[in-house]
Amino acid sequence: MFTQECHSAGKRASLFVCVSQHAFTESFSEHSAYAGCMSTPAANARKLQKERTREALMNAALELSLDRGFAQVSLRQVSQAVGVVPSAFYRHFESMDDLGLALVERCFGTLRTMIRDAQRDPHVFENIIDAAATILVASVKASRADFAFVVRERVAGPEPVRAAIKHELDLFESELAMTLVRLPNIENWNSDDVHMLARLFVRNMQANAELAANMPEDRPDLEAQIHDLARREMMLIVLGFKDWRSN
Amino acid sequence: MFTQECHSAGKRASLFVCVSQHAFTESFSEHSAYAGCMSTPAANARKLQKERTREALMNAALELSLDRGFAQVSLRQVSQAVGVVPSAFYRHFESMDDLGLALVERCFGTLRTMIRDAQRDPHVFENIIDAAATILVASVKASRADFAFVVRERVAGPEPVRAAIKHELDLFESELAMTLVRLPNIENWNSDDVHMLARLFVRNMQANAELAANMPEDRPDLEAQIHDLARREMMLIVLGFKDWRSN
DNA sequence: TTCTTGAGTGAACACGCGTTCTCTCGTTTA
DNA sequence: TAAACGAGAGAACGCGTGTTCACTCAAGAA
Repeated sequence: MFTQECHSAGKRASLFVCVSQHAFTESFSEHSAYAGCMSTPAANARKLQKERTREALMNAALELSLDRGFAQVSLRQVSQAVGVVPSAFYRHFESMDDLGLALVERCFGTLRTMIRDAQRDPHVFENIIDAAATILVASVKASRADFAFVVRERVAGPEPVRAAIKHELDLFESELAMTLVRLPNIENWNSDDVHMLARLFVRNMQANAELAANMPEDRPDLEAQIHDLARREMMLIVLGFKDWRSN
Repeated sequence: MFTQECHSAGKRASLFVCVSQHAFTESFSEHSAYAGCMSTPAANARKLQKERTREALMNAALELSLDRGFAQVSLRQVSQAVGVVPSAFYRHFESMDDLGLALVERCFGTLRTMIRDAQRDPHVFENIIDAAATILVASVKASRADFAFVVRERVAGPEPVRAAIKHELDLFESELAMTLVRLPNIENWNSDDVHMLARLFVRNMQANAELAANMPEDRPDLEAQIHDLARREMMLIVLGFKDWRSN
């Protein structure tokens, strides 16, 4: 009994070193953006390591839900993918729902950053529709797992996750409405119509993001096709602006 | 051992009568449309009863997936809801995926029937947009579980189910394109543009169907709101037709 | 240097799952 | 009337699940 305990302890330790390295690599290679710029400086190595494992769990869950959908992914699968024992999961999240909510927050964080960066670029406003289509395709390409997660779990996720995504999308829609209301032909539409318009745009961006996120990788032709499709859709909708009479 | 066998056999028989009645009721009360008009007359009582149980299994799966999503519903849950033992499930479907495919087929069957009925009504063409919005809301109200199933499992379902729904929606889109191309301002658009337009419409119908299907029941105000929203969206898109120049 | 902390371990648990098998017994057929 | 059929019963199986618990053993604090 005693020898067995010694043996298992030794095995445990060496295994831990192994899985820690695994966690590192995964975290940095796949989502270096997050790992590098956390809000806390995380002075001591202990907290830093914990943060890394947490990120690794989130990345593993994101990747696993790509083919199965988040609700199909189990706590044990996520833990195993990271190289950690199931009970260790609870050091980071209360439940899988909790992890899901963290993922929603992170995804919309990157989304918002992208949009803010785009708005800062003055070049964008020269041809707003073309720019929007370009940004859409490029953004999805850069974080396809995030976009795929949002469009999928918006309808398929556990109820708390669905609610969180709905809330974020509503916010996004309201922000867009505030931008739209300053466009030439729209400035004196009533607020109901502006919201309807914002909805129309958000909805079609969602649909095109879904298309782009589920597109096979490294297919510049399909990419261009989706870009063009999105552009033409927005053009058609915009054409109706000047003749719009609320009723 | 012998007595136990006798006892359990007796219990079994009485239980079976009970669950059969349960299956009947559920089948007829919730989906009388299907139970009443099957293609086969099913002359003998044996086949009729089998068909009833099959319908009951499908209805139970449809209802259970309303709050959890189809992929979360287990073979045992469906069987229990119908009042049948899990192994009996296999008399009707090879697997849950198989049942899912049957559901897709049934849902699009009713959908197509509705559309065909609508096209037969000459009154519809007087104001096509208003009619479309009305039909959309009414159809969803009449078969909300079916519509909810389609919009949810299109992205959340098992891969075979997703593929089947995608195929049906593509068919629907092509059919709509053939109708659209005969509209006044569109007749000389190129086919790429017409398909783009059909996509835009299908997509927004999906989104509005999703809205209507997830709406709380017996809320005529919300119903009217969705109707109005769908109408205005289509109006706006239609407004752009006459100015459209492909590029 | 010694004490405390806490991320991760590993065993155990109760449970629900899909699948299989043999059996029952009313219905259909010959 | 007797034999065949087949929908459903019920028990058993091996497996993956979430959750709990006492534990180890480096890192950080005193």
